[in-house]
Amino acid sequence: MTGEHRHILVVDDEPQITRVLRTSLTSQGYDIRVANDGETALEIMKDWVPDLVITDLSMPQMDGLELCRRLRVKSQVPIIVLSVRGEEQTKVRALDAGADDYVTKPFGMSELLARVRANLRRIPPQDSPAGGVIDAGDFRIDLDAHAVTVCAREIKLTPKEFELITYFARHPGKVITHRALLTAVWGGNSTEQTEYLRVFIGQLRKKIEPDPSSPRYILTDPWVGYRFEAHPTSSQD
Amino acid sequence: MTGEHRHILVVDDEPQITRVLRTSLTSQGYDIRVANDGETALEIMKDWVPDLVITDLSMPQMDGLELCRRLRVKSQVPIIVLSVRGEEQTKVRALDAGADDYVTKPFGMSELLARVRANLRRIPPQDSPAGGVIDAGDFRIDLDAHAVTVCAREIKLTPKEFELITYFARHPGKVITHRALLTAVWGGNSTEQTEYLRVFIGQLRKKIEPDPSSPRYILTDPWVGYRFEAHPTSSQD
DNA sequence: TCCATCTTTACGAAGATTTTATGAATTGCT
DNA sequence: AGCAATTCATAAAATCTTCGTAAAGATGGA
Repeated sequence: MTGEHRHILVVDDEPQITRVLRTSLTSQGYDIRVANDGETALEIMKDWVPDLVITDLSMPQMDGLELCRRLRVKSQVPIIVLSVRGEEQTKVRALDAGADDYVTKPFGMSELLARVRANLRRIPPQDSPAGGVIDAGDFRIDLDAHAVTVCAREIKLTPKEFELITYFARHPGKVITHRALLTAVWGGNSTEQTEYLRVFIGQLRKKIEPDPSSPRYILTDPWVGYRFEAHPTSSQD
Repeated sequence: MTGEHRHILVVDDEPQITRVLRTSLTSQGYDIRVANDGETALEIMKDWVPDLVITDLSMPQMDGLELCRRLRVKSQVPIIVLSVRGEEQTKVRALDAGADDYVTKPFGMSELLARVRANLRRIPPQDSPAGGVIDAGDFRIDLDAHAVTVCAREIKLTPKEFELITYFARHPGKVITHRALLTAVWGGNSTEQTEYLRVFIGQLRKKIEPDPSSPRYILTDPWVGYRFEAHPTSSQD
């Protein structure tokens, strides 16, 4: 069904661990890369996007905690933290730093593999093959060039505005809840910050609406969310 | 001050556990419901869609494993399994049955809370695990779009009105007690405020009834509650 | 440093919920 | 039947939320 194998980045400075992880994960059909510390991990991820990250907690250069935080700024990739440290407070800190799971060493390999499966299972519904062009009514969004045109007029958008309009354009005509938008654009920690939405929707409207005070494209569904109408000039689907 | 609180369903047959979970989770601002077995859990979820499920593994009626499988058929709601059983094979089975996390009893409460946060963080942007459309006689309720039509005429409803009509439409033809309605729409703390019902039923009738003074859809059952008749066009059940 | 962007805060208008008041209808009692 | 007590329906006032907007602070990169 998939053809492509899932990519897993293993971050650990102990060769024993990385060796056995590489073997086991590879035998399960995953594509593995190994980094010895957080710095290297981030470096690798610049041109190799993993579907899941398994990281140790204590490492030279950049530890697992810091790696989690850095990753969460930009990415929602699932993170499993591996560590010898079993104290509750350590676990809590890792989980709150952005980790999705915490496994204490020594661990059983079949449990780890099951947790890997569980975490991969809920990876976002194919939202970001990271390429191509979305055509929706008056809108054309070039995901590679980060360029948006409305009725063939080029619009200059900031990154967040771009993510917002992209999410809208992928779900035209549907009511999108505040929470869904916040989760999609700001990540799962900001699901209550509806002020962001008010501000950014306002700015977006100023840029794309002919008359921002009576919107044509981004409609408000009071108490629920927003709805994007692409207003197809001639056709409909 | 924050809008909606997250809903968590706790499924366990040991009162000690459910009691402490209810206390801790409630104090963190979550909305809690408790079921003593899998059957009851599924029953509750017909009317009350949780954002996360915490379940024991061994229970009467339906165990946690079976509950995971049943849930995964329709829903992506995050599931955390709690169990005294620490064998690796048991964990693997639970995780592969659809659980997202597995915590061994006894557990530290702050770790559990952190895992709850981590799992909630990941809820897929596409809300509405139990979304879809309810069709009942003259009524059609689109749970995703939050849209209601009566005889193909679109009706604009406020959130509370919408929840009310949704609950009605899920239980057509049945007498629904005041308490059931209040619990479903206003939550478990407002089971005495029957004034809310009078006001909101009145408003609903004004919006959906051809002649609000002699209701056709929302009927009053004096001293008991209300009954919703969808006015089946041809059949009856 | 400057600049673009993101995050916070504040406030008024529109709209929703909660509370209160009043009258009609129903029941139980004498 | 007449009368209190209770419940239901309705309207309207009081209270609270949300939305849109502007603008001030914070952040980070060239």
